[in-house]
Amino acid sequence: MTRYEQEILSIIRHSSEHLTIEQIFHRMKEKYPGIVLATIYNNVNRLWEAGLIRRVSIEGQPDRYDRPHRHDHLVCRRCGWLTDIAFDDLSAALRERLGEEVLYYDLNVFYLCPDCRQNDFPRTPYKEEPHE
Amino acid sequence: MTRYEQEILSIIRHSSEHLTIEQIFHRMKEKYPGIVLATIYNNVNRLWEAGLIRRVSIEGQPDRYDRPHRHDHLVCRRCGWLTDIAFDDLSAALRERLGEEVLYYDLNVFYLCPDCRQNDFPRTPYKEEPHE
DNA sequence: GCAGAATTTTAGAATAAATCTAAATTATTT
DNA sequence: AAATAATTTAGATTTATTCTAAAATTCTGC
Repeated sequence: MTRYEQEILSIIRHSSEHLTIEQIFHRMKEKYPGIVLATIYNNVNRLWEAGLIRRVSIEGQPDRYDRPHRHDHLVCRRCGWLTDIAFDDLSAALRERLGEEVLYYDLNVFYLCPDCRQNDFPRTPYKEEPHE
Repeated sequence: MTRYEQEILSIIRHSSEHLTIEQIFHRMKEKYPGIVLATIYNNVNRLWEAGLIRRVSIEGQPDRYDRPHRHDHLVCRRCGWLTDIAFDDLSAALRERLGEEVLYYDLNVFYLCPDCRQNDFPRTPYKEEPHE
């Protein structure tokens, strides 16, 4: 493992958020001011290929990276607001049903967050930051 | 509902595949040769907002659109190859656990498809068509 | 420690998906 | 029919990501 890989892995592991490449980039620049965005992509992709991090792809949002420990996501269908949840672990049942080649799974539960239930459709585009 | 909306909804409903915007575009052009890509985006987004179709976001792939009936996806972690599967319906359990505001959920199960189990990493980029 | 091989980084161009803008067109309402 | 609203179009723009080729770094065997 290279130094950058270790550093990025540690950033992702110690963050409770779900970081985008941009966010990882900003954090890395604090320590390595000359670092370049493509390097973050390279490293993150290698970590992902190695199975050390999880990629979270939510509709209409840039990919986010997450620790690979078993947990699920609650996502607002309108603004994309993302929260961790812990539903039952389905791994065993899925392996039994589909075979041992199952690696892992993503369970994304969609709802309307309290804010979006009020300020009704037509929705604001995803780009506007989901309200905190 | 406009004519285009109806047409596109019907295309998505009657396709067993998971269509990308491009694929929908091609099919629409057969019937409406002058139609423009942005119109497909407009219509599909409206259908999605209305909850009539499902958007399937898989890591590293363009979004695909799917009928909203309950079913899950088996995805090759390496090449992105996508198959429908039917695992247990978790809706009731999720509503019970998280509240009635749960709308629906996505369950994506990752594995390595037979081809990718052989031709090992480093992976071909997602761009190359996942093998049929 | 050094030559050669392999990997990683960099800078910047290129690509691809999706959105936006503003004008033109079409539909709907009154 | 006039006024209002919604949709389409064309094309530019944005954003995320990948690619390319050269430079820098790291690794390996001797």
